[in-house]
Amino acid sequence: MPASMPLTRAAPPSGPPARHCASVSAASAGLEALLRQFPLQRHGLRRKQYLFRAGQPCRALFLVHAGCFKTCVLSEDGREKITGFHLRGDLLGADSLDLPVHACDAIALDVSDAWELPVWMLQGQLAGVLHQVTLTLAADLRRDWQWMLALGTLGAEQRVALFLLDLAARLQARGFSPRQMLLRMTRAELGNFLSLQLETVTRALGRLSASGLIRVNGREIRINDAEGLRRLLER
Amino acid sequence: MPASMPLTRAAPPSGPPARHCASVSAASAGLEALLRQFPLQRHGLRRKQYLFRAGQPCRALFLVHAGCFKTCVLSEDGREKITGFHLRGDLLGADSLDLPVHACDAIALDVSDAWELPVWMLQGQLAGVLHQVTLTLAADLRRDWQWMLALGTLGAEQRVALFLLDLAARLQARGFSPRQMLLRMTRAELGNFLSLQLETVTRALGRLSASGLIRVNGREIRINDAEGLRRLLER
DNA sequence: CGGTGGTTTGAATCCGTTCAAGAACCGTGG
DNA sequence: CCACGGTTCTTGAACGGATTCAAACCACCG
Repeated sequence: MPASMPLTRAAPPSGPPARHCASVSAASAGLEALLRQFPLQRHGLRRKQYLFRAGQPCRALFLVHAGCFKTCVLSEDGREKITGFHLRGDLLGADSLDLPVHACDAIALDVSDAWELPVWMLQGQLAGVLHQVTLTLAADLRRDWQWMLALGTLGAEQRVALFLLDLAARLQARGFSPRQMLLRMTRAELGNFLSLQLETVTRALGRLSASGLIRVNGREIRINDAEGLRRLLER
Repeated sequence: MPASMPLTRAAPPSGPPARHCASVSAASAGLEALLRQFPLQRHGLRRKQYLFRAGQPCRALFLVHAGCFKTCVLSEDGREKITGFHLRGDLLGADSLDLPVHACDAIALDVSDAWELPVWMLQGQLAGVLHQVTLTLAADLRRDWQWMLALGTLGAEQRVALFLLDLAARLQARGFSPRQMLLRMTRAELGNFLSLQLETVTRALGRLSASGLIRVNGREIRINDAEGLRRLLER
């Protein structure tokens, strides 16, 4: 196996920062720029550590500064659903802005760093930040809709292909390579997010690999033919 | 078929307005109260009419005042997904607050009435309203997560049961009967929302009906045993 | 009336799940 | 360094629930 790759690690991007597409990034980028001048508390986390838990009082939002997080909701009877994977620039915790407690868990999938943004700060002079938060909420909502659409209309192989394309685009927007990536999540977590069993994820990756569109080596994935992946999603 | 029932129709609720649960309603109720004093333009719509379309410039948000709407997103290759059904008090259009154009279609499923809330109003003295909008966005996001969880972990019968329970609760929160309801959407629309085929919806309703938990007569549904429906969802 | 859109029902098929087993990988401690 | 236990990943085979395709039915409306 090759030496460690940066990707979602703390190492700064080599290329220029986000430039195009994702409105999520656009809003979040604005957020990060706005906050850079304020002295915020930083939270360094290791794998599997919780940034916050559902039910805990939510006194702050968190901006992912490095690493990778998953957020997941839990039903009373123990069913769990991962609602998203989050990279640098993503905002966590805004979903429970109208609640006294967090509505989901946020768990580091890797060595990660998050900036704490106390809610009382949003009330005061940082109303601009609150507005930014509103915009990221809207963008998050639309992103969820896109995944709902995908999960409701695409087969297993297509879902996995879409996930890889989406992740590649997000990595590229952060200055990383859009072709070579190292997944931070297990097959089970990926399956949970895509509403598939982990075995199905494995098989889908296997088939994509067999058709030459990607190369798979455990969690290390190389996209050989992004256009081919996109073509899989049509119709 | 019996005479027309009120339910989501324009007729005012007989009982008291929303009182308990749904945080969505809580936030929206606040919104409606806030706006009642302002002279807003009203839009009366008939079945299948568009309140707004994806791609249209979004100059305003809309508060559902009467009737029932569906919102749906569309992929380039024609796949469609209904993201929600909306009753009185629900806010439409906030999802594209950070965009110049709407991101979804909003279509009346029934004779409906919506209040137009121009975005420029939100900038000025109505900052309080904007804050309310933020809160409803957060609540919407969580609601989406709940449905993602449901669609990813529940079978067809369970999804339909959950939908009926959810709709019943929302109707009750608006002063209507939580036992007797008239669906405003087709089996196909329901199936689309629940990520099922329309035939599957029909069969699921049939099975729930056969087990005595509900009574089905076309779009007219009576919940005989809400607790039994809830029991279906456990585990 | 015929036509249209919506619903129901049946039968065959298919895709993803489930269950089971084994392989590969990882961090840890002897 | 290697042995170890636990986690993660892969692969196979059988199963099952939802889909697909087809047909008939119904209510409503022009």
